[in-house]
Amino acid sequence: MTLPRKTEPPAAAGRTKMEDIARIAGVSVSTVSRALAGSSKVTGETRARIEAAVRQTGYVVNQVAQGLRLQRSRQILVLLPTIANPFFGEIILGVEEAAQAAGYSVLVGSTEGDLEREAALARQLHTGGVDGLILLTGRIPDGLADHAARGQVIAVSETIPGQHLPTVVIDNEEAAAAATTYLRRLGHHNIAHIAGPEGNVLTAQRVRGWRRIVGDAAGPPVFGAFTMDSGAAAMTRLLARPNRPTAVFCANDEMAIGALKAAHLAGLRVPEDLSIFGFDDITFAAFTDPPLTTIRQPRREFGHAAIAALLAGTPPPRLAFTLVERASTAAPR
Amino acid sequence: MTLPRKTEPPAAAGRTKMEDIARIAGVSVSTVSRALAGSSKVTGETRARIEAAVRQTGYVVNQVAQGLRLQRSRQILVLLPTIANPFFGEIILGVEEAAQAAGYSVLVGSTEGDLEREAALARQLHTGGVDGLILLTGRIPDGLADHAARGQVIAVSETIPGQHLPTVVIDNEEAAAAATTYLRRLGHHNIAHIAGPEGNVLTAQRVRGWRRIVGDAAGPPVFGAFTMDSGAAAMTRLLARPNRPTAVFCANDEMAIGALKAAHLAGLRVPEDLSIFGFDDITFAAFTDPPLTTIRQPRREFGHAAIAALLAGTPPPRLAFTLVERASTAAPR
DNA sequence: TTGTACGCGTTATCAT
DNA sequence: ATGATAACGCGTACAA
Repeated sequence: MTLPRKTEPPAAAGRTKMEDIARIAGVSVSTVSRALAGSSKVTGETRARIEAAVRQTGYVVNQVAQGLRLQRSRQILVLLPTIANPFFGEIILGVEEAAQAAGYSVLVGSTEGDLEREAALARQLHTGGVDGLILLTGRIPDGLADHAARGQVIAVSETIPGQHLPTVVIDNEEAAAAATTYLRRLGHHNIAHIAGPEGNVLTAQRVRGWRRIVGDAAGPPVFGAFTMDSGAAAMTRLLARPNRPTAVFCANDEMAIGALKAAHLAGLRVPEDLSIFGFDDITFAAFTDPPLTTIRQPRREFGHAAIAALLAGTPPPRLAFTLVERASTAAPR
Repeated sequence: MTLPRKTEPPAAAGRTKMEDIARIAGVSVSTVSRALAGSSKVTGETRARIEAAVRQTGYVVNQVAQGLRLQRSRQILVLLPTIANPFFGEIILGVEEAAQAAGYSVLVGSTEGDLEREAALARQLHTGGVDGLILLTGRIPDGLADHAARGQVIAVSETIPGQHLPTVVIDNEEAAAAATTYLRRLGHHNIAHIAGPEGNVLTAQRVRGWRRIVGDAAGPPVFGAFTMDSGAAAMTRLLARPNRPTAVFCANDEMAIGALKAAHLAGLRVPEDLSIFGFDDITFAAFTDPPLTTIRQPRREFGHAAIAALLAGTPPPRLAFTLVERASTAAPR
């Protein structure tokens, strides 16, 4: 027979709690808590009884209650624009490696460009759900300025304009300049650029690097959306230009893959008739036909650096990119 | 001057809580709670004062405390083997669409084959961190049998052997048989199969479907690891066989892409000299050269069905696949 | 319609 | 070395 309860005890009855362990082991909850926390002031014999009870019941501490009491969750949330883009995958791998080593676990939230959803996920930081936020979105959700200051937020791969946010990036302008220079040295004089979406920070940086090498005589970049379809469409537009380019520098690999397809459909051979240069070095870049020459961003290291900076509160270093030579580029004929 | 406190108030002081709203609005916390919950028994005028205070302070309810009190978090956790594989991305998109519509948010955990990590994430279910679990891993973490029974766990894309778990899948054996039949009708008589890893459930199902059509006379399948590299290696081994196949059915698109590359390197033309058939229809499948003929799994619908079944507690329907004809297959010459 | 009191499961302080 | 107790922030039965 149970006593009447004032407050409704919501659903999920029966889950074994610390109190149960205490009863079984014949000690108080405080002792159980201490034993589980590894306090040295718990007798070996008492500890043994507690551990036996834990094993017997399969007890695990309630992270929600613990989080409420401790005001921290040991969880990091990674916010990304779309999980469908494989570029982010390897960054997250790096994040997870470093986080796990530091005793944190990682959750991923995909926002799909939905500001509402982005804000909702970011709110987890306010409400104690997560201890830190890693932004791969290139945008800072509403009402996070104060947390950013407290070092609970860090941006990766893309700088966020107008914010003083610690950021893990390569020098995108230099990387774009290096790519364009590579094509120039191959002997190309008409090097076009398929850029990201207009207004995007990365787009601007890569356009700047390209423009620095090709000069003002070159035509304007063609803007895309970082997708394969948009790359193909952009390539088609370039091929219709009066003075067709002999080389194209693309702002990411997916657009380069789209460009490759459009070039093939137009009957051009790559690299004989047209050189194509990518950016990122996603896994698929090595498997296109021909394999893609591209700029590699050290994505795993992005993840490591992000966690290191987040947990230590130190500003992250700027990381180095690599030019990966494959077969989609050659001297013009 | 603050009163002395018995218990250490851990870190994060200052975050505005419901009590603050109550003070500003001149009401009690219970009224605030009711107002925020949309209870009809709160006067319009009182509600207005509360809402003003909320806007003024930017208050949001503490989800951790709320979760502890309510014993639910309105969060779903998706467990996947590796986030680097784009196949899972679109499933998650579907999960997110359906979950958001139902007022749930979605978190993703990538296990990277680490059983430890898998169990740690799954524990969130025990400890109230999440209300439901979606398994894309083809494996059930330890100590979840009871929850599975309570309908808090569902498997997607891959059945989990030995468990009575609601599962969202296509009929993989039928799909493999359909693919092989398609090649057979094209006129191929020597159809090889590049399979997934040995011991995998999906592998077995797809091998069975293929075998049913080719009969016992065909050689054994070549096993791979669902990666592009392993697909290339498998193709190389097939090309070394005395009676070289004229068509290859691959257990996923990534291995097909690897096979395509190996075929090209060997100087074969696809589809003239060799037909290649994929599985999944990932985004890249339409952008290979030639574009890949493949089986499409309705991944977005996988996500929708998973959430529907999870929240309603009803068994999910088996979903339909589609054969997508592209240019990597043709009649043998 | 609003306020009071209690409990969700845990940890830290204090006393023994 | 161990136990009693308060508090983390919130929701609800009950009293007013």
